[in-house]
Amino acid sequence: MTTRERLISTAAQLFRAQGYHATGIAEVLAAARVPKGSLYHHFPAGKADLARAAADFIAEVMLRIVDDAFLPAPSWQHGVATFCHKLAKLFERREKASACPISALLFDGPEEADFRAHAEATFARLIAAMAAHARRLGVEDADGAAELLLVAIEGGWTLARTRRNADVLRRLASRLFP
Amino acid sequence: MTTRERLISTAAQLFRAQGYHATGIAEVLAAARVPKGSLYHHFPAGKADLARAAADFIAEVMLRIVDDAFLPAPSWQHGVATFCHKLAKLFERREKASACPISALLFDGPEEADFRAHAEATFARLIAAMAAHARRLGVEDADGAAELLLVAIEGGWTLARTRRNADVLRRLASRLFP
DNA sequence: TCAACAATAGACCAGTCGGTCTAGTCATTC
DNA sequence: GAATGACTAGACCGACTGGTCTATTGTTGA
Repeated sequence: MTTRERLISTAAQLFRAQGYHATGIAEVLAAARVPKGSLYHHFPAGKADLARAAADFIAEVMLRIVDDAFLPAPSWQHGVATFCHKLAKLFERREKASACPISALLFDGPEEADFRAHAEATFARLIAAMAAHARRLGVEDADGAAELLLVAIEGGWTLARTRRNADVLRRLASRLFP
Repeated sequence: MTTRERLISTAAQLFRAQGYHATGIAEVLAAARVPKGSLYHHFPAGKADLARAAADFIAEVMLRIVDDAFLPAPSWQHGVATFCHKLAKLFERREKASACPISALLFDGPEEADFRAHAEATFARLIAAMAAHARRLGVEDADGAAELLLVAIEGGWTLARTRRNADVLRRLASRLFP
């Protein structure tokens, strides 16, 4: 793993667990065991630059989980169930204390201006990916279903986090699209 | 409005808009036009103390919105629709840039320990209030319905915030309990 | 009128923040 | 084997953080 990759994944982890502003650069550098000079070599704009890279990194992970869940699914309902269970497992593996992978980094970022737009685009990509699967699987209102699913897992993750318990994510599937 | 009240509502507003760590005490004091001494008189434990008070303040507001929406409702569906529209209006009034009233303050709070438990209790109170209305209105799985509603508005608010548009909140009602 | 206490007021402090800067290391060139 | 440039390394800096402290003002009851 290169220095750059180590920086990104460490930052993603810490930003999600503690928030952007609550995480100091020194903390990231210590956890990744990278000196300050290297950070500003790879990310000249500093912390904000690093956060953007971390956000993109996480977005890619999420998109892959969506595809992994829906590609082999025989129906939208099956896909949703698989997706929710995958998220619950991810949550339990090592994310209990972390914010939703999608929004965490993108929110209390530096002076929203740029970051909010980035978050909006990332959400749109995720919804589009889900909607494509929904359409392929014969769902009537594919866009509506995708948006509802995103909203639910977003809120579900938040509730799971406060409870330190992923059960609510598992219950979502059968309740959303019975 | 007393100094104490002005501190709480100003803090609630700023913490929600920017996050706990991104908001400095000096900023709160300037916005509320309160000198530092007064803050530490009313909240001896400082920023964390103030955040707790602000969180409770917001929780009360949310509970009242729930009751206002469901008490006069002839059915669960009607109540949910009213509730979602009330939230959308609240969002549009002056909250476009703020995080979900419920979770915002409670999350990136100081060293989770105490704050996470507080958030969990607040969510539980809200779900309990919704579930009571659901039961009264003859919903079969009242607890499940309440939890689903909370999850949805939580995620819906987040998505609305990134889009700066409350439409997704309005669409929730008809999609959740058709 | 005067204690007594609540509340206001802001100067001040140590610690930490993100960021800059210079020096040094290493692999890859010719 | 010297030169080059990507990268590592960390000392250092001004700005700002949350919090403390002392002084002052306002209000109340005797």
